[in-house]
Amino acid sequence: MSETPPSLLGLTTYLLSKTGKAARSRLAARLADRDMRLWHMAVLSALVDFGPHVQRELASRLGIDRSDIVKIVDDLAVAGLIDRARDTGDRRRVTVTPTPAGRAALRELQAEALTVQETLLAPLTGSEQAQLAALLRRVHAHVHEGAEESKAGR
Amino acid sequence: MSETPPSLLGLTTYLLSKTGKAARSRLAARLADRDMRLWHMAVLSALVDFGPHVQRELASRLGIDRSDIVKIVDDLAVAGLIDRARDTGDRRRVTVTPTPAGRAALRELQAEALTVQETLLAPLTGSEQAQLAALLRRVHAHVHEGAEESKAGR
DNA sequence: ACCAATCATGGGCCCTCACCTACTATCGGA
DNA sequence: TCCGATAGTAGGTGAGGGCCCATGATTGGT
Repeated sequence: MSETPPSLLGLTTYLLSKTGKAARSRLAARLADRDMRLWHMAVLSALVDFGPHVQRELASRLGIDRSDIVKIVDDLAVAGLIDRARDTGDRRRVTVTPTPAGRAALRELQAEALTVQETLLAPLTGSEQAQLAALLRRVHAHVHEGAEESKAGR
Repeated sequence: MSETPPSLLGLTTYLLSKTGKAARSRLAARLADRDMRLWHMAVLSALVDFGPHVQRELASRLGIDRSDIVKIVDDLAVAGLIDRARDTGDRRRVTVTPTPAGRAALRELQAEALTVQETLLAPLTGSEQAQLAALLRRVHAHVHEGAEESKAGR
């Protein structure tokens, strides 16, 4: 009944934007059930993947402002998912470490994300999903690299 | 230096969200140079692809609220890209028609979009870009279909 | 001992977007 | 003729996100 204009469907830019938005909102809705947002998951992921971070490192790694990370870290701390500790060497810094509860929570969040992924990519076969993921990874690496350069330019 | 957590890169949901956002913002930046937004382009596309619409039809086709389409159509009208005319049969309705200038403008916008697309998908070969587009089209059709159903449920 | 730089933190601002409501004009049927 | 439904229009609201600045504590170098 209400078909999307073919002019738009011919633009990969449009498709990326639209499907990306759908992915984002669906995942966000799932996380909201646990009183979380996408950034919370991203921070947890960074901590589990790369180990403890000083907040400044978290900010630069995730490409977020250092003033915004405070609240995110604070939320995770009150939820008991991370530990904050003043750095013994440099007492200005705060080292953030994931707790066992935090690691467990991340595993659950990842499971949620996979569920969303399955429903979202349902029309694709397994190998097609892998193909899509591989292509997107390369595109992501490219745009991420560009973001790095512009950030270094400041 | 600031690598993205592998946990996130493994989630297609995340990749879609991130690359989609990049696509969206880059295209939006281009359109902003012409004082346009994504919705303006979408409305123009619908009108050129499917011919004149009543505003209500535009809203339902594009999945946007009928109260929000007013300003978009208004902007396009003052720019001379579309014509608004009271329906002679039903004077409540307003029929929106693209002008020649509107068609020309859309062609330019599409060229802009292709430029963005090229820089965004630069790391992929031509056939890979086509592959990606095909996969995304199928995913988009799927999520769009789901949106239709939930809308019908109201 | 002093000074500039760094870090965490709190606060505020502004933009976008989606949604919701109220009002008016108009239509169609009972 | 009256009444409910529909279309366009204006306006408000609240969540979310990004960005920037001021402050206070602390550091390292001079």
